Amino acid sequence: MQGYDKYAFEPFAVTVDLAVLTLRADTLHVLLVERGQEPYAGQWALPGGFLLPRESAETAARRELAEETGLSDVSGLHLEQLRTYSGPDRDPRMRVVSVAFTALLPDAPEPHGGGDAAQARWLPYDPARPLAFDHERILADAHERVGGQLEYSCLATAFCPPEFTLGELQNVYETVWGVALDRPNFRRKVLATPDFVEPVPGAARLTGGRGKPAALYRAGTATALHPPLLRPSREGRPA
Amino acid sequence: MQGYDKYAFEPFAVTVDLAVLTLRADTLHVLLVERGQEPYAGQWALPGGFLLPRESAETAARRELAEETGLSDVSGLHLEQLRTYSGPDRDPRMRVVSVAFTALLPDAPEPHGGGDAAQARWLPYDPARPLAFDHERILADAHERVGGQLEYSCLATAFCPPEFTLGELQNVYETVWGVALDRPNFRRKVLATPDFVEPVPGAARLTGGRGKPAALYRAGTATALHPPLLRPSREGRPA
DNA sequence: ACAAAAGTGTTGTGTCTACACCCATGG
DNA sequence: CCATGGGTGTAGACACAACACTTTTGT
Repeated sequence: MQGYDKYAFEPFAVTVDLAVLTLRADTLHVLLVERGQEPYAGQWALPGGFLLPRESAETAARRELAEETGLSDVSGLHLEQLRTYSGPDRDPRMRVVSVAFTALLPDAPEPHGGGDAAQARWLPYDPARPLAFDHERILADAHERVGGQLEYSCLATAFCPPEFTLGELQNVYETVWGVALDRPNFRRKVLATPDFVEPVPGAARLTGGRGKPAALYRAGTATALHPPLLRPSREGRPA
Repeated sequence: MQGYDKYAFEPFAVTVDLAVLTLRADTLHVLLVERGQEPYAGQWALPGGFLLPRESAETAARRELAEETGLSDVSGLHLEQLRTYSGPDRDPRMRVVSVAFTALLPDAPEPHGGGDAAQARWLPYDPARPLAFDHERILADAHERVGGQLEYSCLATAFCPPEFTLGELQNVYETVWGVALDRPNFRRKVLATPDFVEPVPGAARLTGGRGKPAALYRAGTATALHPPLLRPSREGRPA
């Protein structure tokens, strides 16, 4: 590390890109913006933007998240650094190094679509949807990471509203992993983990209109899941 | 993302920092360099350096690793992106965003100490050792990450030479986690995981001078560990 | 003979899976 | 009364921790 001359090299730009995931109608959705200008004008892309001169990547990501979703209180939301993408040809205009983040949201207010994007929308997660730049790759990495995190962290509650039923929590796992889980076993597993969830006394809610009203729970104080809740059939278990 | 004017903002510098870990004499060691100039002159720091104009962070990390360790064949080594550190005051000279990597080495040749560093050395891992910049934090994050990876990946073999005994492999876990493991159970666990290790037919080696010669194994083709090998006593299991 | 390290066996405890079954509500 | 979703119980399979025991080497 020498580099006293700030302008010795071609300058690097540093941006953040956000993979914002939510659940709408039991389907995984992603926040995407339609690009207003070249390159990739008219294409869908992950929201993001440049770091301001005295911002950390985390701060920039939270600011962008607030701007793009129009949420007032973005302070409590789960935001996590995914990884950094630094291929020299990511952006045809100049050298851009991008720090990617994943954000998990419970409810899904329609985004404002402000800023330099033509529009911002929630679209169903589809690994085959073409995106601008290397955003397909980033989104796939985010999905894989979130799926893995569900196994050994209490992250699933970040997809749920403040009070939720165990069925809704199970839906998070089933939707993200794309598998069906056994309800009795899931229930026991969650309740057996200390401080994963805590019951809301007396409260209940009708979920699908029909059926028995379900008890409500709040996210507990636990952050890690020991032992983990492994997703089945990753070819690990032979008959 | 607008930013057509490359020089609109104060320029960012992008660097890589490496947390290079190895095992020497059953102790975790880190590759550190002594800084030759201000700031932090004379202090220990993680090796690293600037991205060249057309280098990805991964390429730069591998290049720096080769330069600092003096290893000829650095292509097969385990190198993994840790996370990116972007606090606005990380470096007093200018705005530096650093992509940190962890590298795991089996044997430990003495480093060359070339480049702009006063010297490069293997030093025992010590979370309390003061380091330049925010490198203490980076190193702690790397240790935590590697410890976690051992649980559900086959990463441990990256610390071992091409042929190793199960005792040596167990030493990796015990050294990184700082706990003792039951040898019979560890052995069964490893051998029960398909393709974690494969035996070298007929080969054996004396480990500590005394004792029965141990059979030799090679790293297998597996990359994930299902089910995981959880480290004990993380306050998860009561009595 | 003894110490040290590798390797095998066994047994109890716990956890997970897979189901069968009951409860409450809307149509 | 039936469909739908919430919630409880239970038996077999499996995995794991703990520890006793045997084997092979060096001193």
